[in-house]
Amino acid sequence: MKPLSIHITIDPALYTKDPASSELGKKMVQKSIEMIDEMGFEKFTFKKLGTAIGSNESSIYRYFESKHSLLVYLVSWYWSWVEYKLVFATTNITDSREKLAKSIRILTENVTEDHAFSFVNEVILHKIIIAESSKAYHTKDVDTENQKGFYKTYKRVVQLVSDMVSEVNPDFEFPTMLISTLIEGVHHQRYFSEHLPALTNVTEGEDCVMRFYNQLVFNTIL
Amino acid sequence: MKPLSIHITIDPALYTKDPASSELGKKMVQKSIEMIDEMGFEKFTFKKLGTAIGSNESSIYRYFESKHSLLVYLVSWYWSWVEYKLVFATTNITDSREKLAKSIRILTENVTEDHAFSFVNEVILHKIIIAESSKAYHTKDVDTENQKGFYKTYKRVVQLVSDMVSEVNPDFEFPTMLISTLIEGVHHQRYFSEHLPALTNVTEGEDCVMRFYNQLVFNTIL
DNA sequence: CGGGATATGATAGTAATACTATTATATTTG
DNA sequence: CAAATATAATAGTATTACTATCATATCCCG
Repeated sequence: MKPLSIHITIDPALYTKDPASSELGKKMVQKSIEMIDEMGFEKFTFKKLGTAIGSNESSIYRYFESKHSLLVYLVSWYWSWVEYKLVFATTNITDSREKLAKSIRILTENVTEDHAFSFVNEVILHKIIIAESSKAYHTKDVDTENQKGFYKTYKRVVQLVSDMVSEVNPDFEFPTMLISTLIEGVHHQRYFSEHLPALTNVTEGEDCVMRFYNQLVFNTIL
Repeated sequence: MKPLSIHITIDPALYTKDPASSELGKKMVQKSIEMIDEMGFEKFTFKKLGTAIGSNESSIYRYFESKHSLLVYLVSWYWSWVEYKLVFATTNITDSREKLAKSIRILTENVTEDHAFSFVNEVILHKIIIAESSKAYHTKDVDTENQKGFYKTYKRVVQLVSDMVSEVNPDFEFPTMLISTLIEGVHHQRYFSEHLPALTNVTEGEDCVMRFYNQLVFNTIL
C-alpha cells in the first residue's frame, strides 16, 4: 500500500552511520526536522533530540558527527529531492523554454504536501530550508567542507537548471548566477513574506513568487 | 585634516550604551569587526574581544546586550552607510533611469577602500555583511526584533531603491521583491565566488556582478 | 580641592552547550 | 547459545553566554 518509494541516496561523507539504515536513525532525522522547525537551529540540541525520541545523546553522535553535520545532511537531502523532482518533471519535454519554465515552477512553488515516500516530511523540511539552510554554508569551514563534497547536491541542481538556461539562450553570459540568484531569492522571499513583509511584495494567498521569478528569468535572458 | 565626517546615527534600541559615545565603545566596534571577519561570528566571543582590546567582558555587556545585538548593530550601521551613499549619489539626478542605474551600481560595487570617516572600517564590515549578515535575521526572535525596529535601516534602503524602480516603471508589480532579490543576490554571489565558485559565473578580477544585476533589473522592468 | 557620580575592571558564579570517553545492557545474527 | 553489534547510561570536560557583585579609577561640579 506504500506509494511509489523513491530512494534518496545521501553521500556517506555526510554521516557517520547511515540514518536511513535503521529505525532509530530514521526517527532521529524525522524528529530533528520537527524540532529544528519548532525551536530553531540554535536552540536545538542532540540532548533534546535524544529525549524526544526516547533515545540517548550518545546514540545520535554515532550517526552524526555534530549538529552542524545533521543540518548539512538535511540540506543535502532536500536538494537531492528537488533534483529528483526536476529530472522527473522535465525528462520528456523537448522544448527548451518549456523545460526551463517547468523547472522554474518547481523551484518556486511552495511545498504544501508531503509525498510520504520516505521518512522525511518534505513540508517541514522545506520550512527549515527557508529559515536555516544558509547556516549550512555560512561557516568558517566552508572551504574544507566544500572539498569534502558537502554541497554537491545543491551545486548539481544549480548546474542542471543553468544548463537549461544556456539551452534557451547559449549567448547568455551568466546562467549560473541567474539560477543561484533565483533559488536563494525564492527562499528569501518566502522568509520575508512571513517575517519581514516590508522586503517583499508577496501578499498572503496569491503566489507572486513564481510569477515574479518566471518573469525575471525570461526577461533577463531573452 | 580629518576628511568629511559623516555621522551615522544608530537607533538606541540597538545598544545599551552608545558605543560611539566613548573611546572604549569605538574600540569595541572596531575590533569586533576585525575579529568576526577573522574567526567568524560563531567563534567570536565577548571574552575574546575584551582581551583583545585590553578591556573586560563585563564592560562590553554594558554596551551591548548580547553578541547577537552587536551583529545587529553592525548590520544596521552598514545599511545606514549604504543609505547615505545612495542618497548622496542620486540626489541631483533627475532622470529616473540614470538614478536607478546609479543606485544599482552602488549596491553591486565591491567595497575596496575605507573612507575613514568613522571608527568603522567599511571594507572589513562589508566582508562581514557578505558572510554573516543573514544570521542577524535568521533567528527565532525575528518577529519581536522586527517590531523593535532592529531591521529598519535595511528596510529603508530596499524601500528607497524600490521607489526608483517604480519611478522608472510604475506598472511593474514587484519592485520590492526585485530589489531585495538584488541585494541579497549580490552578497550571495560575492560569497559564492570566493567559496563555492560552482554557484556563480564571477571570474576573479572582472566585475560581472554589477553588469549582471544591472541587466537583470532593467530587463525585468522594461 | 574634595566628594559624589559614573565608567570601567576584576572576580566569581551559573546553567547550558557540544561534545568525548567509558562502561553496561540489549538485540541481532551465525 | 555465544559472539558481535547496537544502543543506553553515566560521567566528565572545556567553553559559552551570560549575571551579579564589588572594587577601583576617572570625571565633573560646587
